[in-house]
Amino acid sequence: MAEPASSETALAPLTPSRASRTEKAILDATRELLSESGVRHLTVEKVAARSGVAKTTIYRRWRSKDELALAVLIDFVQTIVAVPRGDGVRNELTALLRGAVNTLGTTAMGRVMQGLVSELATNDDLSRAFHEQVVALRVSEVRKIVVRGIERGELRADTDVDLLHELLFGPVYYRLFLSGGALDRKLPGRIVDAVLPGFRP
Amino acid sequence: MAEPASSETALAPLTPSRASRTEKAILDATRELLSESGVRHLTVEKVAARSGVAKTTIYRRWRSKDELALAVLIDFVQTIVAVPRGDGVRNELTALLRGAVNTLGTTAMGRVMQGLVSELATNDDLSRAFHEQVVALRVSEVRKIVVRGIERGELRADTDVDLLHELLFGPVYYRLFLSGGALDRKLPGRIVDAVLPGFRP
DNA sequence: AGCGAAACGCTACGTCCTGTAGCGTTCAGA
DNA sequence: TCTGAACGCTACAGGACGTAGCGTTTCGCT
Repeated sequence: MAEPASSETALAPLTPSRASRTEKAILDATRELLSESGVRHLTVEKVAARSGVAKTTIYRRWRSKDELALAVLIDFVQTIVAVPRGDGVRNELTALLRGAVNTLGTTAMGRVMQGLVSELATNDDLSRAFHEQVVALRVSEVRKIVVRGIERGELRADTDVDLLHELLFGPVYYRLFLSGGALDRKLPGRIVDAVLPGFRP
Repeated sequence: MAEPASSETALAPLTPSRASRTEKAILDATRELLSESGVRHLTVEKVAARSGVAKTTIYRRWRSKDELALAVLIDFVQTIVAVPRGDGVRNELTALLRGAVNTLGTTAMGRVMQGLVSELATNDDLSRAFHEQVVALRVSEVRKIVVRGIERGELRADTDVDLLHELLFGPVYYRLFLSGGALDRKLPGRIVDAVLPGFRP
């Protein structure tokens, strides 16, 4: 290898800088606390204690507790790169939904989301970020699948993408937040099988 | 008028006692504040100020802020007495869903719910109360409709009531909490029309 | 009408958390 | 080795929680 001309080698620096190590420690601790007890009981002092970082260091990076929570969400959703393949609308939608269900069910993402939902109502920045980086992304994925489905004659030409998207993802969050059911492996297929007939020609 | 033999005349006392007036004032103020800025920014001192009641009076009735929020939810859901009639599964389910959509969309209930969702994850009492007094109630309503639908041959005999219930109500909450769409009048019918074909014989 | 009990108002308090200021210390790069 | 950026630490004012004590109002009963 040649000598590194710059230490800023794109996405993955070989030796994480102190700054990035600090940031990771803070975000990790925040994510843990957020999934354990929600925003209500999240305190910057607990984050500082668990991450082994001074409270002032946290406030040097984020101006308030809200911004810190927003950072955690953004840091999280960047890992949801759901890219489904294509052999029929049924399997494509199921794969897309399975990605979300897996992330929400097997990682801390589910509890973090639940911990932040209440904040979405009053925090415009958080709300906008969630809509742009999660909702819009999912809608566009559904749209791609729907377009291919219409071309293949599997779906009606007037299929409402937004509604279909809500019918697919809504039950997942409803179960996660409210009804108390488990996000089992069969759920995505069952939702798709129940919803799809309403959109066939 | 005759002399009132007892002031405790069942459900609606003619002259509300001081205790019930106080309780009403506190719950009203809490509900308002909860719908304005969510649990995060709810403070007992604000509730006291708005309701014109001393802070200590609030703590004499509820042991903590959480219990107060729980009381608001319970007080609210008791007004959701959704009793649909019968002339076809489509109309019955639409009526049931319309009741929920109307309450969530036109009253403060929607914002109160969103303000409490995060708390459901960590507060067992609140979670149990919501499940028993809202979810279970809705499931049983759906079940009644499904049973009649199966008898009339409109639905398959193996219809999954729990899943159907989640498919109907999930999109409503998803729209309310996450996707940011409006709870318009057409929504219930559109959800039912999209979901129902998957359960027909 | 009058009396005892319950409910309420008010003040004061200890505790915890927020967000900021000042200053000394450590680390990374040249 | 030296300089600046990032960090740790202490202290602080402000706000909110939840409690204690005590005086006042209202309710219920006789």
